[in-house]
Amino acid sequence: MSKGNLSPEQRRFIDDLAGLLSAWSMPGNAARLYGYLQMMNEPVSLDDIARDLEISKSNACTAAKVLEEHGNARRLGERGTKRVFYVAGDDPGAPLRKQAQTLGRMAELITARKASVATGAARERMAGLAGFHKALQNAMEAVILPERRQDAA
Amino acid sequence: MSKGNLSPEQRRFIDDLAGLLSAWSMPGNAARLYGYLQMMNEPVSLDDIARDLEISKSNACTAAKVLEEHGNARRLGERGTKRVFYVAGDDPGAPLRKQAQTLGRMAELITARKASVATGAARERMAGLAGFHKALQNAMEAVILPERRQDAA
DNA sequence: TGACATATTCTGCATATCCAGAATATTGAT
DNA sequence: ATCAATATTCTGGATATGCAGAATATGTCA
Repeated sequence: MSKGNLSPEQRRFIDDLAGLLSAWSMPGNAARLYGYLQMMNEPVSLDDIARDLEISKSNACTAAKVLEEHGNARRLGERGTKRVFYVAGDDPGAPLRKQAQTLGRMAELITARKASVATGAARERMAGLAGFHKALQNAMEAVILPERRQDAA
Repeated sequence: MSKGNLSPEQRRFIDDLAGLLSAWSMPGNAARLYGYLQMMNEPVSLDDIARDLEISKSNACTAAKVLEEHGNARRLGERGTKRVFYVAGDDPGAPLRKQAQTLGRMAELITARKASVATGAARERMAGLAGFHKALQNAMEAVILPERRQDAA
């Protein structure tokens, strides 16, 4: 049953997880593929994806590329065959690195220019805002960067 | 110059910050209003916004509502006048509460159902994933919830 | 080289989003 | 009650996104 059609529970799980992932505005097909990969024990081909998720193969390809791009999935190049396989990414923090980096850039931007665009209380508010962004970046990176799995609290 | 037209530096800052905010897929007008509010020392009216940001008043209204909805801006109701004023929100973490909450829900969803949708290594990967989400939620909330400004690191 | 399997790109379409300006509603003053 | 000022909602259009299926490209084996 690892590769055949999915069970109702599996389908429900995939859809529910995709619903939550939409909060990150991840496309529907990519979100469902994300949940699918998480529950698979072996690498899956585009045909597996298309069949189990009931989407066209071209969209399976596109969704897989999206996840690969974001670091949510890894592609296994094959020798001796053209078939590509995908597995869940081993570093769940990878997709968030860019966001953390953006936080840092916002902090820098605000810090660097606050004196030339604001005065008085606004300038102080902006200093606080930059500090907040920096603190959030640091907090996220403490969880994201290590690359080792974390234990739940 | 607190209310008149903006200086070139201010315009540039607003646009640069809005560019970064697009990473959170915030609409352009709302993102620019966000930067505008941060640099203002006094509450601004919709007319101020429309004039300084060079957008229609209806969109100024919409953008303000978006920010208010997300907790990025606060509206000041007036007595004796119909005019509404907006100021930058005093809690920069407010917009991220929902995301942190979603992280928690993902952790719960995965924990609750992993046993019914996956076996073996996949089940363990999902346990690790849930732990990661929970850890990230905790890290974010440590910065977000306190409501006091943070100092930069 | 030829035939086949597979991945990828292309095209069209349906949908959602965002914006501007017009139209409408709501509030305060006279 | 009426008017003036303001906020809000309503239309339309332009743009972007995501999807399916067809068409194309690429690699593998005989």
